Amino acid sequence: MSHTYKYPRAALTVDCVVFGFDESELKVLLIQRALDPFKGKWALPGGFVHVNETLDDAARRELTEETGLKDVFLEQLFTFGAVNRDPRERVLSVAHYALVKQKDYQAKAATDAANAEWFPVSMLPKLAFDHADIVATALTRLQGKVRYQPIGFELLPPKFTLSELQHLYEAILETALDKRNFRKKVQGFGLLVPLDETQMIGRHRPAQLFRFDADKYKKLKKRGFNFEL
Amino acid sequence: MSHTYKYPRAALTVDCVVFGFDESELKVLLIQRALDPFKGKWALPGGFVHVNETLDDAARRELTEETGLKDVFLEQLFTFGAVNRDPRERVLSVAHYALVKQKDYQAKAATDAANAEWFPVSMLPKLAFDHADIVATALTRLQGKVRYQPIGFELLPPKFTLSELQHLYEAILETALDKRNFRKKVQGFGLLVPLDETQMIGRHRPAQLFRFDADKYKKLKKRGFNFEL
DNA sequence: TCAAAAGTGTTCTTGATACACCCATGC
DNA sequence: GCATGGGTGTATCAAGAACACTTTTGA
Repeated sequence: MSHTYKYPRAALTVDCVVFGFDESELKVLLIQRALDPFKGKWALPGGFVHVNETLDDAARRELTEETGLKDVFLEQLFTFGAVNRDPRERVLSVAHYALVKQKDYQAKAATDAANAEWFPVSMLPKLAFDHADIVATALTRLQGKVRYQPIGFELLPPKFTLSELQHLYEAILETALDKRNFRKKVQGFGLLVPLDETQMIGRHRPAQLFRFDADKYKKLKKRGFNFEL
Repeated sequence: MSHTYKYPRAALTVDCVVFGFDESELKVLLIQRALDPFKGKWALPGGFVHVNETLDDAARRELTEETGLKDVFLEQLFTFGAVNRDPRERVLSVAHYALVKQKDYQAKAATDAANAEWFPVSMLPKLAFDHADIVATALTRLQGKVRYQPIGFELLPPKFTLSELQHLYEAILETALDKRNFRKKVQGFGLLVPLDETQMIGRHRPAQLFRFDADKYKKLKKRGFNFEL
């Protein structure tokens, strides 16, 4: 079965910049293309949008198919529409970015995503299409958004230490932060709940674990509260 | 001539939320639809993207065709892809927003845009499709962006008074601002150049005219300067 | 002389920055 | 006992908020 239109139409894809954080490095999940064009090259997970699914649905479906990821934080980023961005024909890409907890991902990785791999943002390989532009745009967006929205927690496990949180912000913003000032500020929001557990790794004092109180944040946000790092 | 594809394809449009400012009110430019669906209803200027033009080009072309506007500040906003947003078939809209100096527009309005009209953002008529959502998204973006980028000047004539600038910010942000603090702050950036002219309207003291020094801003921005209101 | 908007400084409060030492643990 | 990261408080400085009166013009 085929489909005929009066005027030529662009093809429509979604692509996802998946960010992860591990051991004080911000990473991006890439897949190795199995088909031409750019066969063998690294690229963002993504693919064609079905005519009866939303952009968000398409992005999530492609993520699951290509990387095994489900139920992640996902947001639309920008639509890339340069005329020759795909050598075959006119193809638009509605780019998204996702934030995932790397540990959640480990389990799925083994089964679903044989050819997916994490790369540090500072050491990306050459990417297919205009995907390098897309990653750059996503990084800029992440750097901007992490300062006034508590989305960083999407990159951390549910229980985390203040040092982990600080290292995350330092990795994203590419700056060093003062330990005491950082702790004062993030604890000042009253959104970090200390748990009855500590994390004991390495031969030094164990660290207090916290969780982010998402419910409390939602309530505060409704009353005009502004998270600002 | 017709075009055939293996899988069905969504149609692709651009729509523009054109903001203007006049007499202390923020306005949006709407056109009255000449054709079904939603014939006679007010809607955003916009239309189908040609297969060989960029999204930006398409948005500018449609703006010129439907409203006579040219050379305006224009930025991509968000891509709206709900499956049933157009009753005819699947149609995506890559929404943009534009900022125009209303006086620039007056001249063209007479000739080109018989059925275009400005509406205060607070008193919009019912809009076609999901255009009300698009306007709401654009307004939120404008409110966010105006605080850390000097885009407000795009809505003012080249020569303006500090009161006009303040009223603009008050209209966009929907808050009252303190006159002395506002002046102190905007003049503190050193980006407003006082002119040898004053504006004399009404029976009261004439106001100093300023222009925005865009060149200086560009240079400062490169050195990491941050405009922040 | 009155109405109407333009213009102008200081005080107070708040948040940002800078900075150094003791603590708990494993080896 | 020593190396390692965890944890804590204060003093200074800069920016934001609050606030009222004089000036210039046209009618």
